[in-house]
Amino acid sequence: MVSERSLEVLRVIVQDYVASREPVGSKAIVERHSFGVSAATIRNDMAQLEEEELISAPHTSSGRVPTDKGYRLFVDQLADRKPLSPAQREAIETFLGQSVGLDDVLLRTVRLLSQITNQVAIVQYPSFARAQVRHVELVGLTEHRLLTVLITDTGRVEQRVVEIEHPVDAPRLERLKGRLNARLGGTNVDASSAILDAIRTESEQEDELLVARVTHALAEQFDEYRHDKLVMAGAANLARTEDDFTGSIYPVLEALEQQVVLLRLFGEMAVDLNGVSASIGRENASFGLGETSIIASNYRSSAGELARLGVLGPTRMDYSNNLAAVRAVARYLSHQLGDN
Amino acid sequence: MVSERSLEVLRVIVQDYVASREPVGSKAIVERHSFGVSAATIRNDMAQLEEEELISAPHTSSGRVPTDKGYRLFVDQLADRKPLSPAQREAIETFLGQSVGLDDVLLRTVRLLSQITNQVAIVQYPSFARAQVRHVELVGLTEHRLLTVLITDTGRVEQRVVEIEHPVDAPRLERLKGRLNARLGGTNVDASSAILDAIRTESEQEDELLVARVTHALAEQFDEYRHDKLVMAGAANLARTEDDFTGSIYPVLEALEQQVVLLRLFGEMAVDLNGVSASIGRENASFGLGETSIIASNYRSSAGELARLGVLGPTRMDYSNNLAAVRAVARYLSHQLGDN
DNA sequence: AATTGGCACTCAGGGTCTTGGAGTGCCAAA
DNA sequence: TTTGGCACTCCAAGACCCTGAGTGCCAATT
Repeated sequence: MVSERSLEVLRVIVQDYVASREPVGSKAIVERHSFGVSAATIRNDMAQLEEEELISAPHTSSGRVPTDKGYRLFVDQLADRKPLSPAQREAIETFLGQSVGLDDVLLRTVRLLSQITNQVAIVQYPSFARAQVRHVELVGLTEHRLLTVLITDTGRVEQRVVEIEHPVDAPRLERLKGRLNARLGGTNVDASSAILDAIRTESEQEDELLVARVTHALAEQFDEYRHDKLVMAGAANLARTEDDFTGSIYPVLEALEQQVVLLRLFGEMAVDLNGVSASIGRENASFGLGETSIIASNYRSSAGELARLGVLGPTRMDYSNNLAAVRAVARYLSHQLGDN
Repeated sequence: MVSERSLEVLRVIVQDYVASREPVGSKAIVERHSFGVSAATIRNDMAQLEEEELISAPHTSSGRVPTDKGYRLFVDQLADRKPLSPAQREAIETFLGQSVGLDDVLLRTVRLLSQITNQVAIVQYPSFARAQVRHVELVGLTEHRLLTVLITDTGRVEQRVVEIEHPVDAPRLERLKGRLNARLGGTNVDASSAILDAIRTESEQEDELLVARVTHALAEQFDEYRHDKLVMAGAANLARTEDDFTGSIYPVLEALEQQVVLLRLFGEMAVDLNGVSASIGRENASFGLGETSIIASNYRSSAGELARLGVLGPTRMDYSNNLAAVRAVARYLSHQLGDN
């Protein structure tokens, strides 16, 4: 239905509009790009594109602007797979190279990603469905408080304070810890709840209360592990691109604070393995993010668990660059985590 | 120099301007407040206030707007110490009531504070200058990696991954852990560096490399403890009050991401013990926050260490409410942390 | 000495009008 | 299928005016 050249026209419209933030007209196209045809011909092509609702005119007789559908087609078929610049590659290396610990890696990653895309970057912590318990630690803080620390093979550490009625001496704590580790160590986080119940029922009389408290705390911690967690950076970039939003960026910033929204969004985006995918404009309307686009990819944590990372910005964004950046960072991160 | 009534006029100018975001004129004042004098009289008072640079006119012949100096005087002398609304009090109770662990308490606190002030809220983690080491834990992850976990009496837990050359068996790890805890347990975080050095030098031949790696990691962790840490919430509120900023909120959002700036700012604000203080408008210019005000207060962590929390927003903010909210939340938080 | 009504003056903001120019759609010719 | 030509549309920017809110000042009053 749309000719080959028309698609080429769509491509330059997207590119120029993203670059200049101004509707692009037929004359500007023939001037800036060598199509070898006249402006009138381009106009015919544009009429086709408009027919297909790939572009639209903000008002009668002004240049054209890509529609969400236009961006979608651009992303799916036209975006040239341009490699990252050497400077960007190097930034990834040096930035992520010397990180220590999971928190640190993810923090560096999200900052890096926001820097090379000039968008809001989001990195999801590895979900712990498949994570295995590495170690449980109990630490007495005061007579009536102790700390439970849970460590998984993904390198994540979670702690929680437990109030206890009666002081517990060190050997007893040590014994309990031994039991917990013997039963939980190496097991899947998913299966933990049943095991905790078993431990609770088989505890001796005198320990009963203590064990109940501790297992309760641990159960909550396991629950929390299932709750996904995010890190984010570059929210300031939204203010830079304020003009791309009708009204205010307030709802967007709010959605960002409600991490739940982002997690749902990440969850619902179809991402093929190792691929990068985009969710564009109105496709996100149900999340209150109808004027934004999200580029996301999977990465693989050390435990082999998949998690996601990506960038979010106004629909008018540099898809080529952002797709490349997200892909590269996701790969590098998987690599990095796999290595360790 | 300025009469009693003039100060009263300043007060209503601040109040009305904060409420309406419109320059307030002499006529509006006599209409909305019962001064019992004519508009002309108010004008005379306003001339006094302008003379003292407490208010200014955006342009010749329009209402007046408080200057930074005017806000300062308002905060220091005029802000009525209105108590929080019962709803707000209750929100504090129910919101902070059932928190578990330090991270959780601070997260809840910062969200609460941003909610009842409609500003950006910031809570500083207790600084660890005076924190004491409660426990050091070593956990083998793989043959070549182990995890060091550092726990202080403030309830904070930090972990780090250490790469090691040679596998270490459990008993050896246990012995090292024992030594570390014996020497470090109960000592001040400040003094840790020297102790770590001592441990390193007195280690046996075969342990040397391992000890070096572990103590190095711990030393870095102690260092990090000295780095202060923040949690933040309510950045979206800045977008709501966008109009109060000339140009964009971009620089403000950026400063917020550079937590260093906020820590310096917190550090330099003079806060009297248990008091609340404000830093207004241009007073923050050197931090790139010349159009914002910060209300801050100290709170006391469980270890007795002081840390800060506060809110940040446009210079045109509801100081009365925000001062009260920050004070109340700081008190409640100290109480809560002290109790546990 | 403080307060007040009166009055001339200023200026931002909103409305209307005009104009220029960029861009389109369509058509007939190549 | 492409192209030049042409009439048409409509936004954006400028010029202009006008209104109204608000001021500063002064002379009269308390």
